[in-house]
Amino acid sequence: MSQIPLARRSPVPPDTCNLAKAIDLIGDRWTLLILRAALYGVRRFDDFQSELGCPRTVLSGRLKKLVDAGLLTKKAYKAPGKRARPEYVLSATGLSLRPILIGLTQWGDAWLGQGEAPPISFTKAGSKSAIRAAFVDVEGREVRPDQIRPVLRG
Amino acid sequence: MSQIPLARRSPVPPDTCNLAKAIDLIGDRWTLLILRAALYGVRRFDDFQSELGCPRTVLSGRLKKLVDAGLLTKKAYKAPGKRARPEYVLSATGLSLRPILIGLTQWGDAWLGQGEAPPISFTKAGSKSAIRAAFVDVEGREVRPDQIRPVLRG
DNA sequence: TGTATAGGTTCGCATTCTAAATCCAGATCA
DNA sequence: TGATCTGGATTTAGAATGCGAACCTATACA
Repeated sequence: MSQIPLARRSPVPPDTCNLAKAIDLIGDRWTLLILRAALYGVRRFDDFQSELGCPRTVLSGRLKKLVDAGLLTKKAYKAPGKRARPEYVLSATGLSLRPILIGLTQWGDAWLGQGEAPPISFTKAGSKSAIRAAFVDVEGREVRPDQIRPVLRG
Repeated sequence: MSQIPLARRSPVPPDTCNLAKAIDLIGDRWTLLILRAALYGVRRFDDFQSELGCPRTVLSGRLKKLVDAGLLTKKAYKAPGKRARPEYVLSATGLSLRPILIGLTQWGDAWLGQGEAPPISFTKAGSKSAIRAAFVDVEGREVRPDQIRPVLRG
């Protein structure tokens, strides 16, 4: 069990760390649940609302924040015979959160699932065996967690 | 750009999904910042407090929650000439969040960093080239994002 | 003309967060 | 023996954010 050595401070203070910025942006319950739904293809206000069960005011505010931050793109769609409505689609920025949310799903399956089989898992197209979130080097080969070393800039 | 098809609902409702459980547990600003600090080796109440600048009441509550959930282990330490104090050390459960937080750090570097070089990066021990969060198959080979397929149980 | 529908906003109340002061137990020191 | 210090945590009161329900708006259709 690779014990992390005692430190009085993080090597990078929270206010210059991009992790802290990311946490400020998406580190709350409703925002994360919105992104989860978006990654499964939910795009419309009322669909988000009925899936999450969150107050419409909160949903409206969070969607606006995500659009402003560039994670979601607001575009109009028009069902025939209906008026045009906005639709919230993940941008490249938002899509690239997928490994993180899948990783967190699998972490939840492993540690919070109470021994139940996970309700959803992920495979490589055309294969039946599961995939998992991990670290890879430039050549795409896995790097084990105990092989990871932080490097400070400068 | 692999556009995700429209869905009215997620395939797994949030209340049976372990991602939602994970979000309930660690999906808030202070908890995530605590875990970040813990992964860098911070262990003591006042060290967390001075690093995060969060209200002591919040810190106290969050630490308790994380201990109850088994992400942190509370053990005593004793500096010579001082009385014994509790220390909050990551358990295996907590440690296994590392790939997720590093992944989120790199996501922030890529999309929120405003063109600056990231203040911290990660390499494989004994190597100089950077590693990144990704998906791998059972043999540890990278699976590209567009090759990922969700599979429902049952 | 009226009604239905999707996407919001407005409103009043409840919960949670925040900051500062306080408490507490045990070493150390006079 | 008592006074003091110190790290860990609780109390309290005000601010921010959350919540749910009702309401508003623009188009399509009957």
